[in-house]
Amino acid sequence: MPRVGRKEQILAAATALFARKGYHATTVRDIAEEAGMLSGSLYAHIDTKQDLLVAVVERAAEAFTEAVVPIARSGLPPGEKIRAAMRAHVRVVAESREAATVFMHEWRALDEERRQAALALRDRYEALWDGMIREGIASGEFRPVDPKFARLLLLSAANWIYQWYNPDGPLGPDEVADRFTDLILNGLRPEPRAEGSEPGPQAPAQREVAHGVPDLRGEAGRVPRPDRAGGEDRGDGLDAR
Amino acid sequence: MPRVGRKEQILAAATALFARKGYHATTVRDIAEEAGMLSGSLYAHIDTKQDLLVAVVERAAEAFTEAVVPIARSGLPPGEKIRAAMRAHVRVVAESREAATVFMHEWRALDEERRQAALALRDRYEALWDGMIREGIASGEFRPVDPKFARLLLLSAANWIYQWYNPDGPLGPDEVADRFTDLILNGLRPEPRAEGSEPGPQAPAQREVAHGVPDLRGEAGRVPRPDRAGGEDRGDGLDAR
DNA sequence: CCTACCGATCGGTAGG
DNA sequence: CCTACCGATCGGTAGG
Repeated sequence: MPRVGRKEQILAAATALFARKGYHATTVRDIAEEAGMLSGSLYAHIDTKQDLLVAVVERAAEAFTEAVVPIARSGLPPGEKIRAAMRAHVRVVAESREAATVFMHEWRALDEERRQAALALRDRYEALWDGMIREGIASGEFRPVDPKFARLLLLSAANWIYQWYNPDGPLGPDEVADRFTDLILNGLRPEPRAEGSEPGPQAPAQREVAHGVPDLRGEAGRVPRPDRAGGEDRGDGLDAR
Repeated sequence: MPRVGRKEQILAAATALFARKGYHATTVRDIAEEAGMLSGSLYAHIDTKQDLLVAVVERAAEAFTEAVVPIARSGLPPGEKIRAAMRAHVRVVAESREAATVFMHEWRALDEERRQAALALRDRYEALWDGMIREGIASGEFRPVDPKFARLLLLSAANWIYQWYNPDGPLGPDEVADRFTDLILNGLRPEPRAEGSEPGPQAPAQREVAHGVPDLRGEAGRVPRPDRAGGEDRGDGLDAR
């Protein structure tokens, strides 16, 4: 009888490998080895390689929704909802970087039916954000912008984090989220503001972070790390957190 | 003697296939077929499959830099530089969706040496953006924000476009770029602005666009399209452009 | 969970 | 650019 947790272990191995090499470049032999068995033995626990991908993608999609639903339903004012939701989303990405990477990258490898299911989860999640933005417009706290574009800006920034975030850098997930939130709420242009526009945690201008384009080093970076993404950027230790 | 353009044709086939299925899921037989030959014949024109990926990634990286360099060097005021650079970047993504997709997704499949070369191109590109943002801060047109975060916000939005942009939607690349630029320059919060803060092309609140999370339909969408990405979203024709 | 193995397919080559 | 083919490796299975 398989130990309890064995399947979790296999899923963790698959998540790490799919994130590092991609679904198609990962072999069932890779996964089995990472989980400490031979490829034939893997099939005592799973039916197909595809099932592992499905599990990773579904969990990630649910993690985002579960983190943001209570915020969207809360009685917070819209600006604070956005800030809290941004923190929640960034936390999910930062704390499950591998799963987030698979979720963002490897849904192409899902078969048609599974892709549709993942799509439904995504739509539901986006509707949460649209709702929060519309609330802010309705209350006058936000300008009457196109809610879909505001949501795209927020989620583009929040999603792209998986490309550059370094858990060993100086900034934690909440600090990263707050900087983005401040920039999006208040804009790049200077204040002449009416109401209490908290200056936010922005500003300290020598604080450094990484790129806005893929980190082209990946797991082949100087110090090999089993959990991908290299740990260092230009060697100047300037990455977030 | 091979016809002129034959190699371009092969590269175009590879770009489309890498974007649609990913590098590892694309076989040399796929590429050969798309280019109208057999897999053995492909090797009269290329040395390895990897070379094709290298070519796609290098070209994409150069396209971004070549589009933005003249803007960064121009005498435009910082806000206008950002707007112009945003347009330029979004245009590259929108007009070379397949290459942009490969650039964003498949650099993981590059071997170590090639990844380092692509990295150097990326660093150079990001430095252009940092410079424009620093100029704006120095001139007082922008708040003293962290330039790396402002750049990350701008480029996250600009890069993520490859995930949702629909060339058949109601919005062209420049309109998409302008909406993001307006949001980032002026923020979500309402005006009480001092100087001439153009209201921008934002606002028409029922204009619709897609998601901030991967389009989980991809090429397996209802209407099969050889150039990936589905052409339609929820069937409501609400995608950009 | 292992041994032993399958049919299929992979990237690439030889020789024309 | 084709024919014919290679060694390696793929996802998965049978039988214990």
